[in-house]
Parts: sequence; structure tokens; C-alpha cells
Amino acid sequence: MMTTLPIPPLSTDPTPSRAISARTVARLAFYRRVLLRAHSSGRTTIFSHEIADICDATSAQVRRDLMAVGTLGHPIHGYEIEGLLGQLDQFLDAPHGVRMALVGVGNLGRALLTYFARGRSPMAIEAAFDSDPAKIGRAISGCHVEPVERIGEVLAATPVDVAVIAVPEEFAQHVADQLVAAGVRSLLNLAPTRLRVPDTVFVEDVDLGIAIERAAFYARHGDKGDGRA
Amino acid sequence: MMTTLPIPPLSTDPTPSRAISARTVARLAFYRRVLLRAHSSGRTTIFSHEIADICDATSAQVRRDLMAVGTLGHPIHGYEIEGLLGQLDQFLDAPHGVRMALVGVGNLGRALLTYFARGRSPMAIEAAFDSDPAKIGRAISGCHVEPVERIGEVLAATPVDVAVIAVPEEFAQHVADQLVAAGVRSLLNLAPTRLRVPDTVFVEDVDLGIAIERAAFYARHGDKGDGRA
DNA sequence: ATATGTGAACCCATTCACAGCG
DNA sequence: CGCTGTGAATGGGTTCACATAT
Repeated sequence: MMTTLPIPPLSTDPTPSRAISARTVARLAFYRRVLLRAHSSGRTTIFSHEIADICDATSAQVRRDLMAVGTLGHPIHGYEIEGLLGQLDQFLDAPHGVRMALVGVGNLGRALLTYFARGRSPMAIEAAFDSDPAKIGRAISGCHVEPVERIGEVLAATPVDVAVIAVPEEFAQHVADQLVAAGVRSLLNLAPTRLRVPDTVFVEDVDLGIAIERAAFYARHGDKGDGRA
Repeated sequence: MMTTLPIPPLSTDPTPSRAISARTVARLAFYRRVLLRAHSSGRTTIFSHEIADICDATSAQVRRDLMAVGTLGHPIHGYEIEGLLGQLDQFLDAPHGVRMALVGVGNLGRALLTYFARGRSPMAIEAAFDSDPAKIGRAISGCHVEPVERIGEVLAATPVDVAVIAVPEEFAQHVADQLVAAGVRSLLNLAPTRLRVPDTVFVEDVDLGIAIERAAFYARHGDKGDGRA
């Protein structure tokens, strides 16, 4: 009787065999930041409990998350920072880096253009769109602003991995439709509404209004059950 | 023999007896938006499955969440919108509305000032702070900008429920310390770092960089296991 | 001795499914 | 009958605890 595993999966499997939870991906991205900082301050190794302290997580959580990327910790020295950074880059990023588009160059959009100012990271905003004639044609934080009508055209020439929707609520769905038609497979939606998209497209919602309402609620009701706050 | 409940808790208990999860609070805040829209379009009642469709949740989820606010659904007509809005306001908001402070009037800060432009909602930014002399003294979106050094002074005069931290990473912890010292009990942190605060203070982190990294990850890895995306 | 990697236990959020009611 | 309200079951994420390695 065959009780052994049918086909032992290769450890170098390019596609992670199990689905990784959104929470784990978020924490891994944060660990990477912590490691980058430690690295640039001259450290070469780090322990899981050190990462945990900075991120306020537990060491078990950190080790569990790192299992997803294929781990290489050493019981004495902890993790070798440079190697782990390499693993995380490979796990989190597309091979060519992350190419982004931005729709809506209001205050929120400009904040993102500044944050991803071209040059430094492997993530860059390749195209920006707005409907305001006063903005179209200008370069903001080094990024040329195109009219929203040209989304399809521009993204056909320079495809992107992710598009950010930073337009007022009433235009968000229309913009999403155009982006999906242009072949974008992942959206970051900053408008305070939920988008209707085909289920082949990933949507990440960030809703600042709700974040504040939540903060206001817990200002009065204290703890939410966990140790935090 | 006394088998009845010792003291039947009043249904008008101002403090919800059980801790409400952060996810539930976020969804309730979103339901409120949906109800406001339905109300202003003339509807008077709504079914849980209608709310669910708009929010893409399930009807069971909606009903479960609504249990937290003390519910008043009717098996035939569904929920009476005006009444439910009243319940949600009472549950989510402080009696005096939500008073906010903003530290950091960059692009992100200005986006929030615009969003909460004074007048409309029961949530308003009462005070804004920045360290840039070019901004101090000016009024932006109707809000006067004070120097960050005056946080303690200003918040002593006009206390707030929530403070938003929208400053560069390297200043976030210092600003948080000042806000905590000024008596703020709840923070919305938009800086890409985790804050060290006493555990009597609630912190809500919104990290746009990580949100994009997550979107980029699922652009390549498709589904994350649930039906969505 | 101390830290990693991981099965197992635990806990909490969501979903199921059904009683109750108009 | 269809919808609400809710105990019970399910599922997934976190924590525990220990085998293992140095």
C-alpha cells in the first residue's frame, strides 16, 4: 500500500505550492524593510525574535512566515541578512521589478508619486493619468501625466503589474473598467467604494475613511481583545 | 431556586459587553456608507443580502455584524434604513462626533484635509501641524496649520479623539510620543514604521507601500484561496 | 544552552443551517 | 414562503511546545 507522498514537490518550485495568505505577504514585505535597514546599518545576521520585536509580532510568527520563502536560518547566528533579503526579493517581486500605473494625480496620487520617486527601489510608477487639463502634459515627481482616455493606448505600449486608483469615488468603477480592459491584473483601490471586477483581477482596498472610523471607535472602546492597544 | 440571570444587562448598555473585532467595525462603517447612499436615493428599507452584494460580503456576515449594534430587522421588509443608520451612528461615533488632529501636511495630509473638509460629516480635523515654516500659519482646506512644537499646547485647549500621523518615517515615533504625551488615545499611523506606544493607546497602521507590494504579489500569484480576486 | 523548523493545539472569524416570525 | 437572528460547525491563522542542530 502506497502511503508515501505521491510526488515530493521540488523545493525550488518557482510557484509556491500552497497559497500564501495576504497577512503573511504583508508581514514578509515589512520584514524586508526591517532587514534592509539592518543591512545598511552594517549588521550581517539577525534573530527571529529581533525581527519580531521591531514588527511587533512573535518570533514564532516570523519563523512561520519565513517558511513560505524557503528558510535558511542558523541555530547559532540566526538569519544571514543578505541571503534572506535575496530570498525575499525573489519571493515578493516580479523578476523585472514592479511596474505601476497611477490614475488620479490629486493629493493622494502625488503622495504616491513622491513615495516611489523614480530611481531607488525596484518598484516604479511608469505612467500617471488624470482628467484635469491643468495637470495633463505636466511632469509631476518626474512622471508625465497623460489624459485618462489614453489608458488603453499607453498601457498597451508599457504594460504594468499593478494600477493604483486614486480618483474620487464616483469615477473609480469606470477607471477600474478601463484598467481591466487594458489588461491590468491587480489593482490598489484607494477610493471609498468596492469595485466590480472579473475574478481574474486582484483588488486590494485601502480605505482611509474607514481606518479613521476604526481608530475613533477604539479610542472609546479601548482594547479589541488582543494584547495590542 | 434562582436560575434566572443575576442581573439582566440593559439592552441600552452604552459599552458593548463583548469586544468587537476590528474587521467587524470596519464593515459596519462601510455598511453605514451604503445605507447613507440608499437613504439619500429615497429607499426606506433594505435586505441583508442587498447590503452584502454591494460590500461583497455574504448576507450571513452582514446579519452577524449587525448583531453587535442591536438589530431591528423585519422578516418581510428587511431593515428600516433610517433606524439602522441611527443605531450605527450611536454605535460607531462618539456622542460629540469625532474630533481629529493631523500631523504632517504633505500630500497625504492634504488629501485627508480635503476628504474631511469641514462642515459635512460628524468627523472633522480640528487641528493640523507641520514643521515646514512655509506651511505654518497658513490655512489649508480651511484648517489652520500650527508648528509641531505646539502639539501639547493646542491639544490641551482643543482635545481630539484621534490623531493622524502623516509625517516621514524618521519623525513618526517622535510625533507619536508628543501626541501620547498630549493625551491622545488613538492614532492612525500612515508612516511605514511601527510605533512604540503605551498599551493604553490604540494604533491603526495603514501602510500604502505594503499595500502595493501585496497587490504586486497577487498580480503574479493569482488567487489567495478565497473566492475574491 | 539557545535558536530554528514545524506538527499539533488553540482560537477566532466566517459560514452553515435552521428555528422563529411576519 | 422568505428573511431575520443565532447556535453549531467549519476553516484558517496564530501560538505552543518540542525535536533538532550547533
